[in-house]
Amino acid sequence: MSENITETPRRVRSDARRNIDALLEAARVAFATSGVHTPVREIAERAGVGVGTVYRHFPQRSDLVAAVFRHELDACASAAPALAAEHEPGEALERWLQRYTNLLATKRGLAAALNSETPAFEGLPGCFQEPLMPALALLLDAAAAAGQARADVKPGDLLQAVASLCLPAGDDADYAHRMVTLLIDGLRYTAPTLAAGARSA
Amino acid sequence: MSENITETPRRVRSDARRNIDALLEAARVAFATSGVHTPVREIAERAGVGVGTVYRHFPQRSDLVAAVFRHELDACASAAPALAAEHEPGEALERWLQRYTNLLATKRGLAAALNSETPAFEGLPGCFQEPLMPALALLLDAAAAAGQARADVKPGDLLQAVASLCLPAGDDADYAHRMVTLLIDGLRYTAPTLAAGARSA
DNA sequence: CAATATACGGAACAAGGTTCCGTTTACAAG
DNA sequence: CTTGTAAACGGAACCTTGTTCCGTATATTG
Repeated sequence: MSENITETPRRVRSDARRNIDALLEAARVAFATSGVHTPVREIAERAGVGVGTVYRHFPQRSDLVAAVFRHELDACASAAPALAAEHEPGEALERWLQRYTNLLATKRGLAAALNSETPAFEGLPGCFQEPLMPALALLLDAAAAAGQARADVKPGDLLQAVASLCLPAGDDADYAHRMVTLLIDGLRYTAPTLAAGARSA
Repeated sequence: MSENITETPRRVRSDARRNIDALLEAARVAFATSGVHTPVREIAERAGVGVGTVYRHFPQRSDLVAAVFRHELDACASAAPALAAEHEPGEALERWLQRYTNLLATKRGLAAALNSETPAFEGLPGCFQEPLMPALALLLDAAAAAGQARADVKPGDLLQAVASLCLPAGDDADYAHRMVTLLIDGLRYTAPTLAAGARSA
């Protein structure tokens, strides 16, 4: 009666475990240096395995990308509550968005993966935004309730917008931060509409 | 004395002219319905020519894309002076940016072409921004001089940012306008916010 | 040690961009 | 109209990259 059917129906073979780790590491390095479009063959070679092994563990290219970045995304998401506790709602929101921006601008390829139209990356945006959505919603609602941010912006839209803005950042993380700062200012300070006329800042 | 050496060193052969026009039209339709990633073979077939002919007139895929959209971009650029004459600087800037947004969100594939990393689209961003840069610089400088916009934002950065924001718009032009509106608000009203120290990894 | 499920490697296939080159054609000079 | 020729044509062929398939190798378990 040593059968444990609850979880892990079958152990992972040791060589498989080793190869998965080698692949993740090789992919991480490759994405960081050559971008997410690094050919699968090349990643496989760097990891010392055949392409068949890659597809055994990561049925689609996007699964490999997702696996490489998942850890960092989770860390980013879990940082939200602390920020909310330590700062004013508006400032917490801004700090978190800048942190997210930094993640996108720093980890080369993350933004590209989130915006690529390649069918191989199908579903990645949703997969990546899922863990972040609750975090941002928390901050956004708090800021809106405190009158420190618009209430008419959806978390998903905002995540997508930041990801898009970070796309051209390439090696210039500063560009991303400047543009996201503009967006945040627009988020915090609703301008009078065109009809209301323009006043100087 | 019929020699006219001023321009057109050599006339274009009639069949070439016809094929170029057919290609541009086929590409326009294909981009609008299937996106900029429509295979070259398919565009060639729709135009009734061979792929060799496509590459004869448009050495790179991006040249075809550029040719298809150039006309609309020029029209957008040339609309700036009129807007500057008819409206307050800040409003003229906003109206022009929204028009640019509409162009990007409406012509399917334009935003994608401007943000794609495919080597085939190499240089397209620069090629497309070149005619728009002077137009936006005009509006931006005027608005900044009138105190109706920040003075620390570069025209090129802004063009790029708007193009990026329009990327996920897909069929939903409204998303693009909402996000660009946020950006514009941030452009017009500098927030007295925290220093740029909020970027933890 | 043997049996077997699991995993491995890489050849093979599909798709799309680009090149090459033998053939066809517009057009201008005679 | 004929004809010479530069220009253009078409599409087979090539290359790169994602993905699948399957015969072979091996970790694990009793």
